[in-house]
Amino acid sequence: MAFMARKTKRVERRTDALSRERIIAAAIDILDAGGEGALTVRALAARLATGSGAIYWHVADKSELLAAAADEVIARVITAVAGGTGPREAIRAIALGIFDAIDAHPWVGSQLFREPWRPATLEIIESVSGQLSALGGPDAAQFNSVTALLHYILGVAGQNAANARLVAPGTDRSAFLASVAARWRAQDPAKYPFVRQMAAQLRDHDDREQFLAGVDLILAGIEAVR
Amino acid sequence: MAFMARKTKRVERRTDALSRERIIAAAIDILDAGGEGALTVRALAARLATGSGAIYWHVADKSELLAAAADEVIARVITAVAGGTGPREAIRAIALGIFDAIDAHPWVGSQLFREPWRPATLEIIESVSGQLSALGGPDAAQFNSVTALLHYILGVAGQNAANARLVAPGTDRSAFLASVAARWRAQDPAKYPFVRQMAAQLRDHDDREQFLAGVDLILAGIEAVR
DNA sequence: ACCTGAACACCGTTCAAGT
DNA sequence: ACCTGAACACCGTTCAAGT
Repeated sequence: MAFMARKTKRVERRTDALSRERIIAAAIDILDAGGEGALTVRALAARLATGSGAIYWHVADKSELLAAAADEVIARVITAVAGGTGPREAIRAIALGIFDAIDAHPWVGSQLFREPWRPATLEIIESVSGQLSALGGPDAAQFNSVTALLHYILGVAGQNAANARLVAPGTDRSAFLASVAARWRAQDPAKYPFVRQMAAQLRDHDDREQFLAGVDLILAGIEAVR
Repeated sequence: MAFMARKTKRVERRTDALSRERIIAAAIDILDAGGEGALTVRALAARLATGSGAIYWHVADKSELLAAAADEVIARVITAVAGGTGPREAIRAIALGIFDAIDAHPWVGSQLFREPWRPATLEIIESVSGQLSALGGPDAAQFNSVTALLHYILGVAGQNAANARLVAPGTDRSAFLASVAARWRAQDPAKYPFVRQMAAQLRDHDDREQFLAGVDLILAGIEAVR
């Protein structure tokens, strides 16, 4: 018994040892719970029951840590959506997977813009372009198609990340959209007539469905141009 | 003569008085010259030959200042591209205007994500949706079209803003794209075959033209769905 | 090899004190 | 009304010192 307890404790000690993986996991927890502003090296060290300096033994700096955390989240998404359907459906599934991941981890949205050679970006490009190549067409058209889809997805991701910064963590999207709609409606009708008209649709829409409508729009364009 | 000199000096004094406009103009100068990281309240105060606290008499905080600076840049773009061509051409002109503005002021790209009720965002939405409504179609389809175009534009803007942060201010885009292409080509062929294939196109392409190709792709989709 | 935590060089923001 | 600038409460990062 005493022996087992000691052994268990030793194993726990080993588990408790600092590592790049544990640091990234703790960072993800903090980011999910409190948003981008909550992740400080001091907060991270406190949660890991260590000193701030210890973090830097395993991770170059804070920005690399954020990028690595985003890579981790996106890698899970891409692995999860590896389905055996047709290219159109696969692209929709990838896009939705990213959308949902950013809904759950809004801070990932802003990380997707950093360094276009990070795994997070490469995984998205690779999976989208793999599916698009199945649709056929000349190389130049495919390149345009991939980047159009990618930038649309990044645009929505970045917007959702920014929106999350404006509300308390955990607030649902539709409540926020209603408040944006109210502000749109309050604008000067002479200056922003179309924006005011769009306010009603913004309030009532499901932005997840609408995101997918945008993907479909681009896919329709890809097929029209091909 | 002496009287004139005194009068001139007094006028200069008046011009030198701190104001929201002068602060925003100075902020734009600093941001353009040194990027987002160069704008600190201390640097701004030094350039305006005043104390840090004085800034806060005219501007709520640094984030509002950044947003106001972006509003200013975007307002100029929208005013400048007010042409009398057809809706398709007008949308291309608006999109290109924004692209070029962000090329000249990369920091604007990240500001476009903040608060979807800021003038910068409203002006873009208003001008794009005004042109799209000329193309006709049901309201719901128009809403999808506007947001698809907007998010694509925001995606490119955000990416260019982030890229600018990676290089010394003033570096041209094509040199940076070549370095990204080199990194793509260096990836594991088993893991990222499509990314590696795309590297050559990334190196050789003109990203301004390609941005426009994406706009055309979405416009084609809008017409196909309509 | 890995961890500690005080120290450093910065931030944005506030506010009593001035004019 | 507007400006000053020291002070405050934070940051990320470093590094001598420990184990």
